[in-house]
Amino acid sequence: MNLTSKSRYALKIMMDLAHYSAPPSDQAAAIVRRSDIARRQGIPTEYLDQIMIRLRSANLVESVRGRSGGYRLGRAADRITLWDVFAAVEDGIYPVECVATENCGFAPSCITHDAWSSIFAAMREPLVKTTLAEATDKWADEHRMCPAGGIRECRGS
Amino acid sequence: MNLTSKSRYALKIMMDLAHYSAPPSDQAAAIVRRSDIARRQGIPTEYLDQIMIRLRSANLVESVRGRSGGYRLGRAADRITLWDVFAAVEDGIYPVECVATENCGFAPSCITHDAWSSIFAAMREPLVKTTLAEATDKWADEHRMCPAGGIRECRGS
DNA sequence: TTATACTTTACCAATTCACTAAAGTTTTAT
DNA sequence: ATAAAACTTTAGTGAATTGGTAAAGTATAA
Repeated sequence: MNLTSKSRYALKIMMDLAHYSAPPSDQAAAIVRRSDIARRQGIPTEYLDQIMIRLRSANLVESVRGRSGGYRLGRAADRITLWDVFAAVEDGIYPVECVATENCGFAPSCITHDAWSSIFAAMREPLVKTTLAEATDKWADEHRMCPAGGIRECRGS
Repeated sequence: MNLTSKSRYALKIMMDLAHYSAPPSDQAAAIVRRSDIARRQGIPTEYLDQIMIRLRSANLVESVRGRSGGYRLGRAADRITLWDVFAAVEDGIYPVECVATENCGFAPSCITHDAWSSIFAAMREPLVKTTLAEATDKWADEHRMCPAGGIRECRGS
C-alpha cells in the first residue's frame, strides 16, 4: 500500500503532538518544540523538517516561528483521520498502479481492475474511519498516562 | 502495504487460471498454457516464470510438464484467498516495519506500535475474506462471459 | 528424438528511499 | 538592535529494491 517511512514518522509526530499539545481544559493547544518531537520519537531533525512541511501544507499542523516557536495540531485530533496523515506525506497511496490509472491493463479491459478497486476501497476504509484522537487515546489508556502530565510522572507499573 | 508488480501480475495469473481452467461440470480442471496466460495478461514470459515458481511453492497452482503441459489451480478457487496469492509472491506484507518487528521504536515503548498493529489487521481483513472465486465471478458477471466459453464468443454489448 | 514447455540461477539498469547538508529566513527575548 | 532559537527550502547521495533479461538446463509427449 506504498507506505514509506514518511508515514511511519508522520504518525509518530501527529500522535506526539496530539498527546503533548493537548489543551488542559479550554485553553489553546500548547506549542511543542520540534527538537522535543524529534528526540522523543527518534527522528532525525532534518528529516522531520521535510515531513513537517507536508503536514503543514495539508493544514494538519500549524507552526509558530521565532524563539519560543514550535508546532501544534492544525485542528482537533478527533477531526483528523489516519488517512489524512498518510495522504499528506505520501505522493500517492494505492496498492498497485491498477488503481491509480484509468487505463491500466490489457485491451480491451483489465481482468483485475475492478478487483483492485474493491481491494483499495476496503483497505482504505479503516484508515478513513480511525481518528488521530482514537489512536492516541488508546495508547494513553494502555500506558496509563495523564494527557497533560507527560511521560515521567505517571507511567503505569 | 508493499504490493509490488509481482502481486499485480499474480492476481492476473490466478484470475486467468480460475476463468480459463474452470472445469465445465465435474471434470478435472483444464490445463492452461503459460504462453496463453502471458499473452492474454500482457506479462513477459520470463517474468511470469519467476512468479509461477512462487505460486507453485505455495501450492496455489500445479504445473504439468511436457509438450501439452501448462498450469492449473492448485485447489478450488473458492478456497484461495487474495491474501494467499499476495503472500505467496511477496517477501513480506506489512504497511511499515513497525508491524514486522517486535522492537520497532524508541525505548521504552513505541507510541505507534499498537496503532500500526490495528491498522495492519484491519487492512488485511478484506484480503483474507475475499476469495479468488468471488473476484473472478464478479468480473465474469460484469462482462457477461461464459466461464467455459472464452472471451470471443460471448462478450457483452 | 525432437519440439514444446517448464525450471533454475545469475545478472543488471533504473528508480526510489531515507537521509544528510548547507545556506537561508523569520521571529522573539533581552 | 541583535543574537539566539527555530523554521524553510533546495540539493545531493549511497544503499537497497524493483522489474525485467538472459541463458543454460530439465522433463515430457507426440
